[in-house]
Amino acid sequence: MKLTEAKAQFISSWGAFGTHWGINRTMAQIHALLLISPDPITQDDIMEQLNISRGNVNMNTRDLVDWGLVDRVLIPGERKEFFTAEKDIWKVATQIIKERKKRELDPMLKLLSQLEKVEGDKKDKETKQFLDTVAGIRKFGGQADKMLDVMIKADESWFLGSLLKFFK
Amino acid sequence: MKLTEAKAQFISSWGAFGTHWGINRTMAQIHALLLISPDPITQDDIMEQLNISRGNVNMNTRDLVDWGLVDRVLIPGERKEFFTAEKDIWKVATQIIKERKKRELDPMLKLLSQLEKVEGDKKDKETKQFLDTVAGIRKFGGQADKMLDVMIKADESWFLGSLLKFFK
DNA sequence: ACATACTTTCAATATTTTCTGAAATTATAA
DNA sequence: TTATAATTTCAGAAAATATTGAAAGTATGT
Repeated sequence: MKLTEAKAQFISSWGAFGTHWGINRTMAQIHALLLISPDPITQDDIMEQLNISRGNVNMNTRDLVDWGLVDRVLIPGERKEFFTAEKDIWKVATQIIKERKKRELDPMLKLLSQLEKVEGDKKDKETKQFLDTVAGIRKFGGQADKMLDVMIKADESWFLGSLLKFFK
Repeated sequence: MKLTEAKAQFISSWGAFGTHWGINRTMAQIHALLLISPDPITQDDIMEQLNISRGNVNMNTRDLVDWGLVDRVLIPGERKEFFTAEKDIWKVATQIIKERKKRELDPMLKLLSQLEKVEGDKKDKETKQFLDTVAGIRKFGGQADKMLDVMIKADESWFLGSLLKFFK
């Protein structure tokens, strides 16, 4: 397989992959392109490589920057702004975990706590099942939350090393 | 908060939550409804509670069954078929992990292995970055894969207990 | 200040995804 | 077998999402 073909394949698959994770196709493709670009590239480069409009590139790069996955870089002597992605996959993963935790898990746990305050007789079958379900999810979510916090703070080698030993 | 209101809130939030995970809103809502229903319910019950069409219920319950999250139940003396969801959240989580691993992670790892075979000079900057990125993701994915396998096989109490001790 | 290069915004449009509902199919009972 | 009940399918409609492109906004150099 030629490099050009392999690149196209990687970008396309990474894009499809992203859609399963609530990330839009284009944003994932831009991320993929940046992951395999050794040097920072411009809006125009991205437009050209992925055949998408300027507006689209602009919006999605902004989102990637918001997610902390991509940085704007200023190159001395250049007017245009350049983009580059964090290449260390462990850092990419912890960054994504951190953001999703903040955006999704934390609010969900907060809501569940609210729902546990529902008024009603615990002898009633409907009420009981509701409370049991909510409590179960909250407990599980709470554990996941703690575990992810440790992961985020951990260092890759420590984490993988210890975890592998632990799981042997 | 009244039970009716709390239920509606839970179903609606679970639905929104699902969309961030590549699951469609209705499928997640049906799942939520089943999670808080103490007894099995029918297509018609779901149609009525969520205000959606028969076809929609049919398609999404089928998917939930395919995902192994919902079971069809036959109740003696009843013509209609009933649905019920696994209530143990640990089991729900492992089932989801199992399916997503099969549907997404495994194929991705397979593709990455292919891409590592790309022909080209490793001295070339473009080629090198491509190979490094692909190898990095593959390595990380491989570790995640192993870890998830252990989780899937593990028993909840063992898992949470040990993990908590480990992470203390 | 002016001209030029570059970036951002957003209304209109296109695409993708989801949902409906009625027809076709299958199952059950008499 | 026939009537009735229940389920499934799927083409078309509706809704949700993503994309374009041109105009407005900013920054930079002279």
